[in-house]
Amino acid sequence: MSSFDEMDAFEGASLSARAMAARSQSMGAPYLDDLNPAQREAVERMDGPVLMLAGAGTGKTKALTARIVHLLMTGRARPNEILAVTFTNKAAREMKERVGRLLGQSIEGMPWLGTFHSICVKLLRRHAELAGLKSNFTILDTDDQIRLLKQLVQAAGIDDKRWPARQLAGVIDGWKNRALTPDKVPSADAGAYNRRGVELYAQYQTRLRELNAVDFGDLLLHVVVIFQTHPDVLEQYQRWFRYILVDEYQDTNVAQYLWLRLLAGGHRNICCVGDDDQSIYGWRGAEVGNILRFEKDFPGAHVVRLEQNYRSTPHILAAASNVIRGNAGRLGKELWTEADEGEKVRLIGHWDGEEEARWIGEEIEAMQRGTRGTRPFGLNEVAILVRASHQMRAFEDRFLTIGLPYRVIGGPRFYERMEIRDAMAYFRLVVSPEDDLAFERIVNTPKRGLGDKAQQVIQTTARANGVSLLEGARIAVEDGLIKGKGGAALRTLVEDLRRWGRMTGDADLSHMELAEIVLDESGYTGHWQNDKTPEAPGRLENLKELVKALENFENLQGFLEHVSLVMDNDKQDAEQKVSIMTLHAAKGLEFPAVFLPGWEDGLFPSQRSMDESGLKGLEEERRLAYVGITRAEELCTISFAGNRRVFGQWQSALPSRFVDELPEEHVEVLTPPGLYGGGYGAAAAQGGAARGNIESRVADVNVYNSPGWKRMQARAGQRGMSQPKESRTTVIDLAAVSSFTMGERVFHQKFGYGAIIGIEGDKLEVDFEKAGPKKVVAQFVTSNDDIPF
DNA sequence: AGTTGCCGTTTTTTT
DNA sequence: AACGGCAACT
Repeated sequence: MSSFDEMDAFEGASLSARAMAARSQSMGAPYLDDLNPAQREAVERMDGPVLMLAGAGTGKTKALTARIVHLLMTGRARPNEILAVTFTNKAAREMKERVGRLLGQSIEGMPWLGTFHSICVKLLRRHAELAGLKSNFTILDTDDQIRLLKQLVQAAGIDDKRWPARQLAGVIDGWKNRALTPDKVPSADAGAYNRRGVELYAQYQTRLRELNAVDFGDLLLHVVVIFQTHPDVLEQYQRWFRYILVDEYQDTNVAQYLWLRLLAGGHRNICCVGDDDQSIYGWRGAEVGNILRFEKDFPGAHVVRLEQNYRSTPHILAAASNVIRGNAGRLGKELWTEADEGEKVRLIGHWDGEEEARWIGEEIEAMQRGTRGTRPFGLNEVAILVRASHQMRAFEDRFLTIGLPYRVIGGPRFYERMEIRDAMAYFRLVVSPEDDLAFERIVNTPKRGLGDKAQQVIQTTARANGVSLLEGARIAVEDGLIKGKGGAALRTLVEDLRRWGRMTGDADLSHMELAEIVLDESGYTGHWQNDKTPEAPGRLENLKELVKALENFENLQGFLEHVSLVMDNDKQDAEQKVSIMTLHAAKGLEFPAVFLPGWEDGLFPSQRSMDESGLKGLEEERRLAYVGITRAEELCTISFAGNRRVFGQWQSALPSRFVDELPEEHVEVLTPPGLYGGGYGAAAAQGGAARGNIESRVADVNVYNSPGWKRMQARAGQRGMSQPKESRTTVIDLAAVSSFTMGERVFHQKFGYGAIIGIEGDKLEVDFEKAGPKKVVAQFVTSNDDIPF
């Protein structure tokens, strides 16, 4: 069967090119009318290479979607002849929606609008045999990947403490990102230390083929290799994809770059959209060089700059561009706006991370009421963007205490939860009995009395017969190799799996019902029902949600495919909440009011980034600062803390060097709320301002010049670390003063209500009504009748 | 075979 | 501080 039969099938489903062209002429082109000249140029310059340099908030998605519509309307391409690639599913979804909206009808046939990975899955399923795979290959997640590598490391007799599988996975991913197969890894990389790594990489690839599986990196790597080694296949696609569009081009890695260059090699109708100033994924293989080099790669490329910003106020833009100015080798853009001046960027220093969280919490409450000299803000309009996810905790703790609703974006994803992966392993095994990794995961979950020894017997039997683990288990059971309770349980499991497998063909049974049967009869649901830990109910809830999610799919296979590629977790909820997320997660988003806490050297810019990548690392951190500031539409508040707990240890830090790069005339330095001696700040601020250095101004109005601070620094120097808590507590931290009494009824966010049955320093023993007796830190507990602050 | 407790690591993250 | 992994114990 020709690979194109299926593609051609899309034609019928979509609007014909001629019909569209006719429509375009008869109706004019409203989608062009509200574009600015630069956007319009990016849309109308359809042939040949185009680089759209789109600064933050300049309407890049608008231009991109208009371009797709324009290609369709002018009859240049049919919907299935446009290849449009994004990095995230969210971006792909948004683009589909917007194209549909512009066309005034939903487009069924844009099969090639998607993420790099989802498009590569489609391509690879068609040409799997060229990569030594069957087209029903499974896609391993990181967890499977690491378990597999661990087995290989152990089999090679290497101490897996010196060569952690996680680290090896990182190295291999790095190679895959650079499109390097094991034989292509340069000897410089494969030096003394990594020689073993390359061998393991080769073994890993072999093992994946045996398992008929790929990891994420392989999706691209295999397709690139197929294109490189099968010119005929490449040519088909070069001809088929008449126009190529790429979003977030600055984030492409070498493999993606090669993939694009190969596909665009014929007609060169490629339009890449990106912003070199927003390249923040270098640490995972993205090459800013790709965008910097575009004009060399595609001679005659047309470069369009989108510089009019529709998002932020002039103060915010000025602050952002002054910061990013510190980077060398930029393509150069200057954002401008017609918006009114608005508020200056606000800057404030705090004693420690908890105080920072407390202040921001109060600030948000005030902003909600509109008592900050600004309009009232809804909680949905406010975001807190942090450098590293551990910073989120201080905010969560504080917001729980004061009852400020928040949502954490990113974080542990639904499909990464243990119970979900276990359930999915069952489904995988039902659908494909040869899935050894899935088998390993669930043989003894729930406990079936199958320990190391029994599992080893299964392994050996399977290997001896050259069959899958499940089949090996069947043979081992038949031959009576596994005795006792375990043997009986294994027999049941093997038979059940086979039975469920047959049920997939049952027309009277929906796949949702089947899923429920599998989870119930395998004993997995019961396993959590019997579990007394406080998380168990949540896990059962998640399992229910998982089954519900099946609703949207035809069958289990379709669902599994979806899950392996779409790990999204942004459930919509209607309630007004403050968003908390990392700067990385914030890319592409915007909020009227943004808080940027934790601007301390070492945290932001991150020490690790600077140690590992030097100046390059620092510049990426600076771009992160740029991304952060440009998320704000109206109000941007930057803050830093003098002390912070890191890995349970107090550490003091200096304000970030990026604070120095903020332009003074666009920044308002806030006086902290009268904690360190009232009028002191205001008077000192003037002295500091004369020195013209933001940091010293902050230092003056702040704790940094206070006698208390200096004492603390001296003491910190003596002891090697500071102990801010003890000296601070009496001044402000009323919440931390333990005032609990035995028998008192208290509330804990996670465990609910309970009575105090023991007090030891700042730890309480509480007999919770639902969760039973637990030891908890006093700070996490609120007295029933006393609302702090 | 399963449980407990100690030790070491962790904190850019998306597909 | 908190979690996961591993070893020693029951």
